[in-house]
Amino acid sequence: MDVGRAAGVSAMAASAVLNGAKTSSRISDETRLRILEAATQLRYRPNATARALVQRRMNTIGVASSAWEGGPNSYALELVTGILEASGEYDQNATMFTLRNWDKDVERVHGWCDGRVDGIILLAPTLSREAYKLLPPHTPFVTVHGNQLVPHIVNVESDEERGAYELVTYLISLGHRRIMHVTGDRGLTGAERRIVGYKRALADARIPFSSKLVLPASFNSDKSRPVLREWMLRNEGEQLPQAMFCGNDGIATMVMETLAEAGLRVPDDVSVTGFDDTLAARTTAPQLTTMRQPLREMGRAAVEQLLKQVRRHETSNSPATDSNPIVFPVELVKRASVAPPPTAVRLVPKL
Amino acid sequence: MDVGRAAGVSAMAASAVLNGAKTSSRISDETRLRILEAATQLRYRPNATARALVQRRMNTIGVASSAWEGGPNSYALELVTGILEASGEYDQNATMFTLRNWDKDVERVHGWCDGRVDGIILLAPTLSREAYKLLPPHTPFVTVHGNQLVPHIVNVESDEERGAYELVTYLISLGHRRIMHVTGDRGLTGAERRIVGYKRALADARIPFSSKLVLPASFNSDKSRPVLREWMLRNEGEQLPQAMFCGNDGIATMVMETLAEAGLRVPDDVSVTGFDDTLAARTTAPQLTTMRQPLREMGRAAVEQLLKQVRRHETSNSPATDSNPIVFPVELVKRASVAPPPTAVRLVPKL
DNA sequence: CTGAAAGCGCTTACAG
DNA sequence: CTGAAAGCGCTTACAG
Repeated sequence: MDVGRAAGVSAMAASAVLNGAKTSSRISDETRLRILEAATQLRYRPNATARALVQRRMNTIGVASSAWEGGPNSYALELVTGILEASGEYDQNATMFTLRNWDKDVERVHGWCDGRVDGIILLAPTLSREAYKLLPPHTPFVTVHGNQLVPHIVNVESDEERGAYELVTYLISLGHRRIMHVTGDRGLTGAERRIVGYKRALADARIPFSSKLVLPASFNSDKSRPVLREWMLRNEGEQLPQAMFCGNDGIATMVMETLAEAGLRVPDDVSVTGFDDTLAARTTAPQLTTMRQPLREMGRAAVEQLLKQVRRHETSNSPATDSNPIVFPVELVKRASVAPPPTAVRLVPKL
Repeated sequence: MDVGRAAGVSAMAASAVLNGAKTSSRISDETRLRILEAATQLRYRPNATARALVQRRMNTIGVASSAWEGGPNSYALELVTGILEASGEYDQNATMFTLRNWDKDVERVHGWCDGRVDGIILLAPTLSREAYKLLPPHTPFVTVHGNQLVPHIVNVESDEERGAYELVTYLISLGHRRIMHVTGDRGLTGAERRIVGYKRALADARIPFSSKLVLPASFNSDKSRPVLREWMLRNEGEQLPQAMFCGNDGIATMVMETLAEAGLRVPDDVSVTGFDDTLAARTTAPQLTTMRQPLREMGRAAVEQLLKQVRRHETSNSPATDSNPIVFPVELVKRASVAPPPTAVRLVPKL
């Protein structure tokens, strides 16, 4: 505060006026004006680290994600966009932390709990139950699409099982019977919930479930690229599914690529659906019918939940009580990639 | 360091061992072992803000961008991916700052120069010359695709003019003559350079330039969505260009959407090219022929340049001497959205 | 209503 | 080779 002092005349009462808090009762109008003027003239900025040291608050939230590895990821992009929007509105900064593998790199997470951020949002973490327990208790965490229900950690998620159910039910309503599910990474909560929804929709329509129509792939679209091609090579001459329900938009994009290469038309020969409604869903031709997850809004909610926890930690030392997940609704978005099934059965062509 | 002290026996010599620097000569092996053990057992983390206060180094870089407003943006996404990769490798954190409008919000930039970051990367800024001058001198800046040559600020860019030239020359080599350029935001350096390259390619091929074939659009693809449609409405029945050279991949995506709606086929009726080679270039069908800017690498370079400046500020107080731009080469990526022009002239259809 | 002091948690010279 | 002190730039009680 020496700047303020040197410039004006008074001491570090400058702090009071710059913070604006209980100012009116504190400083005479004359001196405060002098301080304000000096501050703007010297272009003074209170040092954030000094302030953080005493206030124990950095006004910064951490965002941890493994999605940046292996190339851009539009799922994470939407989420981060929402997080940045909201953190800006709450006058918070956001610092991005990246890791490759949640369980292997969990030590890095601990390292971030050193006062540089007030709390951390974990984006689609896949930590073990043990790892969650070992997280430093003094730092608030919020998960988005977390893989575990953890006490004291709020999870922001969406109703994925219902989304899958509705999407598949929609396909069935158009007359589809042979519906393939190209899955996300098996074992991830999100992927499993889609499978459950898929099965439930089939069951409700009295369509027998066939594990042959479940094709394992990955939410990482690069990994998913060859999956359908390999399946077609193995199943040449067999019946082609009438529709492909894909685990996310990226998988659907890869599926459409492969179908195009095989000379099959979407949706005339086969319908394709995505999940998430990211940028990718609009840039394919035809555009994707997909199940919208409100990712931007979910990112915003994560920020709000985290800030709530941060405040709680500040005032009382009581840990979070409510660790109920916040569940967002999903919404069917109909676009051109879906049509009623062709009248004649299509066969898997030679590649 | 009270933790270290309470646990071990010695005082804040713990600092020495935890920092690892001149350790060997400093502490006896016995005490250091005790300290190390205590530290790991207590899961001690040196407080980052306290450390930053004395070291005047936060080990964090700021990344300022206006790209998050108005929805996800794959250009920024690629850049940020590179920045996060590199900052991780250099053990730096990255905090994201967002703003709407560079010149209006420049005060926000000043606010970030408060010790919370050691330096700031400005992503595609459009600051006025005045605004650049007023940036706090104690904080190092690096720009990516900066709009001005500013003393003491290194700019990371790519050879966009040459990229445009090569892309258009490639189209010409396939027989195209009527090549439309759907531009980025007029006034932005990147957009202007593409126009210059476009004109030079035409001139070298002795193809007369026609301002009627320059269609102003925006790097923001949402803004560009209606542009071609409106042009087609105005020019119904006129000759359709044989090829569309678009200012970036997002514009090309919008162009392809509009062409598809109009019942025109790419590349049979009209060829389309993008610029950047972002995610979008691969998710269109057909995939885009485009001019690759190595955005990931450019992001990495920006981090390295910034860190160099930070070190310089630390040691000497001499400001940066080299403010020469770092220019990355571009690379033509041929994909399916380009073909030789159709033999018969196509007309703009009724929408 | 205002000033002088203590302290946030570290690191860095500086004595022993 | 090790310990005690000073100080980074703020804010927060606490005296006047």
